[in-house]
Amino acid sequence: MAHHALTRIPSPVRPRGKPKAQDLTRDKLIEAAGTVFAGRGYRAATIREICRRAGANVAAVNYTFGDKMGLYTEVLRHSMRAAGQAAAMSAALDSSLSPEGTIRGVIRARLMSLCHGPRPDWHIRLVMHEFSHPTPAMGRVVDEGMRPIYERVRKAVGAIIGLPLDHETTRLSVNSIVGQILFYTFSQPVLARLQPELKLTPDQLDRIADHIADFSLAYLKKVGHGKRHG
Amino acid sequence: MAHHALTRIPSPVRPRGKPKAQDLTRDKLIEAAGTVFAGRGYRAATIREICRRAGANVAAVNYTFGDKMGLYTEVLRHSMRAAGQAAAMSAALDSSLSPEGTIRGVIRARLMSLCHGPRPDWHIRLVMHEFSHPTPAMGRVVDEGMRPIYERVRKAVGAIIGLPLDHETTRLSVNSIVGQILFYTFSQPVLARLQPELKLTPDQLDRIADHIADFSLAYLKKVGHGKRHG
DNA sequence: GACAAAATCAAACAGTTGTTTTAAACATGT
DNA sequence: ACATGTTTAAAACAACTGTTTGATTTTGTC
Repeated sequence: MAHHALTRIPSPVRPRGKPKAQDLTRDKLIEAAGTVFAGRGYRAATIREICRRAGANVAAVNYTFGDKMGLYTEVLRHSMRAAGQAAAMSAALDSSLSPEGTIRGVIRARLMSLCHGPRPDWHIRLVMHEFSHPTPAMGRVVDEGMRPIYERVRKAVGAIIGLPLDHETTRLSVNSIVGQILFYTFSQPVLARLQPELKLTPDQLDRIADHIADFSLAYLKKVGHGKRHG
Repeated sequence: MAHHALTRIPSPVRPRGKPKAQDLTRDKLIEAAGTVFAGRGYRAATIREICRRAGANVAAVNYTFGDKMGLYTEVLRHSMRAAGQAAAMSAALDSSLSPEGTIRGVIRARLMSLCHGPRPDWHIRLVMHEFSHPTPAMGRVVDEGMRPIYERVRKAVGAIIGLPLDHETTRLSVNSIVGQILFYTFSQPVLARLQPELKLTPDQLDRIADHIADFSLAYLKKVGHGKRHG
């Protein structure tokens, strides 16, 4: 079956050290594979199309990554790393901002990645594919891509409504906020048909971010004031 | 290519009249195909597995539905009809309820279908697959499955906040509500990992529905009162 | 029961898939 | 230059795909 992996593949992980010639086709393969996997899904994506786009031979994938799943795993790792960097960027804002500012910042950063990010819809489509047909890589998607944002929002929400972090109202409120964001990232096919006039341009996304923040803060502040006065 | 469709397929749609012998295998095929399509996605699902589960011959699909996409379309239509009945049920409440009651009713009905519906996760998984890898059947999914709910919520929201139905705030508010609902239907893989303690039992869903309604109405009422007083 | 239409079946077809092989081109250190 | 290990290239492989065929059984009607 995969015995050739022991004899041919140089290493399952990218070898440290000076970039060799292979790294070029390796990166080209990951780049092309990202496009194809995101566009067609894991199963429907063909090694031949990936290699054609990468300008490589059909055998390149199996030589470099062992098999198709090895390539997919590597693509997902790359995508996660890019998303993690975006999250880290917005994390810099975290400590110095008020809870409300944190919430507004997270919402904005998350929505803006829809048009400003590198390879705008790669990550989203890959994750969507993981949602509908989870692979063993699902755990990493959640832990690296979603949990940091989730926890940061949870702290801010708890601070505003004045309830413990593990209170049910706190958790459900975070879900409400995240759900609103995810709607615009995951439901674009629906949105495009339900509201054809809604274009996700940068300044439109800006208004959407403001709306989500206003929409959410109306409840959070109301509950917070209720706690304070009662 | 598909010339056989003119010579062999009795009819592209189910023939009216007394149920013939074929209808039995036809229903068995749809039932089995629903499971397989939902579990593996359109592309990865194989006709052979569907027919094996249905206890039918490999040629049965092409004979009855023309081709694989014909079967998929029919499965989606069935799934949509079931969802449409649930929507129709809640539509009975529509005319007699206040806008707030309508919103609460839609949210509750939608969430409750997560545990009460027949074949609970078929429809969801099929639609999720359509989201990540749209097929030509996507249009129907939106038009029959989502637009009715969307429009009903839009009318109710417009009534509460006192803005035209096509005002941007109205549309974005509907998106916020729908997004919260969809979060619980589409993000279960994430939820199961982010909040393992959150079980979607009927009474838990009941509280979630109340929360989403409270969360949303806080903003809607605030805007509505603002309009009224200013 | 006879007979035509409809439905089912096993077998095969043509095409595509991931993967492997074999050999040639390339780099690299001596 | 040679030898050595690494990277690419073209072709082939075996398995699987949706689909079709033609024979065979079942069904409905006289």
